[in-house]
Amino acid sequence: MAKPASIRHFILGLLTQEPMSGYDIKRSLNSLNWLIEVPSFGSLYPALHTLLEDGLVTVEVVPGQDRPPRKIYSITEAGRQVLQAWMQQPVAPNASLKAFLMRLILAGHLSGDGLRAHLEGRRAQVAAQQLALEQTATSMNGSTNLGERLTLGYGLALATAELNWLDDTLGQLAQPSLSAEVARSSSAALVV
Amino acid sequence: MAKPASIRHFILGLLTQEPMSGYDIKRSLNSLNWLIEVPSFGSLYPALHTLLEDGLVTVEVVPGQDRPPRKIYSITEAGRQVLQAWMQQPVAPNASLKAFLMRLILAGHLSGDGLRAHLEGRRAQVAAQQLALEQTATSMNGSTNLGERLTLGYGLALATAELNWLDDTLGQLAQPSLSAEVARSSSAALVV
DNA sequence: TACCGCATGTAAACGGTTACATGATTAC
DNA sequence: GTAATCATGTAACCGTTTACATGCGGTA
Repeated sequence: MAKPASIRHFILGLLTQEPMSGYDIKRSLNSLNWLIEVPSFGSLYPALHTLLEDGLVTVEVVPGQDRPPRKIYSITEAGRQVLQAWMQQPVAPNASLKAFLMRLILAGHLSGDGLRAHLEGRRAQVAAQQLALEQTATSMNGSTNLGERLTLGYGLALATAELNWLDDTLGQLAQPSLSAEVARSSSAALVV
Repeated sequence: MAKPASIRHFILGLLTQEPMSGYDIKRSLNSLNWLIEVPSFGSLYPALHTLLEDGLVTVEVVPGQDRPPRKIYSITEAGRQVLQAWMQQPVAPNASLKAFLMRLILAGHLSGDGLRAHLEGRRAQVAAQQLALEQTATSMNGSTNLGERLTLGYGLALATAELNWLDDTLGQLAQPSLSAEVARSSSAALVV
């Protein structure tokens, strides 16, 4: 099954919040399963195994009384370094939404500047796409078919909404209240 | 690999608009490459080969003068039937955004009722997700970490925007002007 | 000369899902 | 008694991307 790649970093990030079992990881993500496609156990467990092999996590088997025994994974120092390196490299210009969201979920592990950079990077990408959609929308001379027109409108509506959210959030980050929390959050977990 | 979005059906749908080569298909999709992940040639060409084997499309090799020869694919009657069956079955409740968008792009091949049903089905799914996000947002007692809060807000903003667009579009469909166009569009291509 | 756009194609690797197996405990 | 939740794991399969190969014509 080769080596799972991107999901491994994400798991690493989740483990910085607290040591967890594979089952826990899946459960903690379920509320966001519309945004992120929650990985199946068939990819989750093997990923944990390879992380363990690579020394990026450690296990502790906790024999639950009257429950099945659970394997609690904790991130190691080596794992923190790998995670840090991954978080610092910017998302590829044509990356999927998921790549953006994984880092957003782990936002607590970014410095204030890191979070701002992440949101601004996304902002640039969405703005570019919005522009591209607008251009194709104006350049199509009415004769284009219904489906394409609807889809273009859909894309524009979502891009605009996302830009609004990004601007809102970036604005809040400029205010002291949220900034303070960013500082607290990142110092509590992983200082970048 | 994500969820099987069945690129074959989508290609079939695009070919109803006009006969095209594999290269054309890719080019025609490029303007939407933010919404749909445009399939690579490595999946596009083999898909066309299997469609040809199954008799759902036909080829005509057009030797371009001073250009490389092009293979123009046309959908067959059998292909139309397969496409029709696919378009009529509703999208799975946990399907990806791509599954919704593929059918939206091919909206011209849906009857007026089919398009409305498609949008209403999506509406129900997004509304359900919005509700779920709101519930987790209210049930988290302030102590939840920054990343999760941001992601929740992001999801809610996008879900709300999508619901607005869906309601807008459904409202327009109720008006005669657009409805007439749906009728024209579907009769011109594939009567469902 | 070298590279880009056009145009088609193939093989290997990849990153995942599905389906299955196991087994204990609680709830209807 | 049987279904559901908890909990871990494996193997087969799947659709797709990546990287490569080919070749022609225009352009910097």
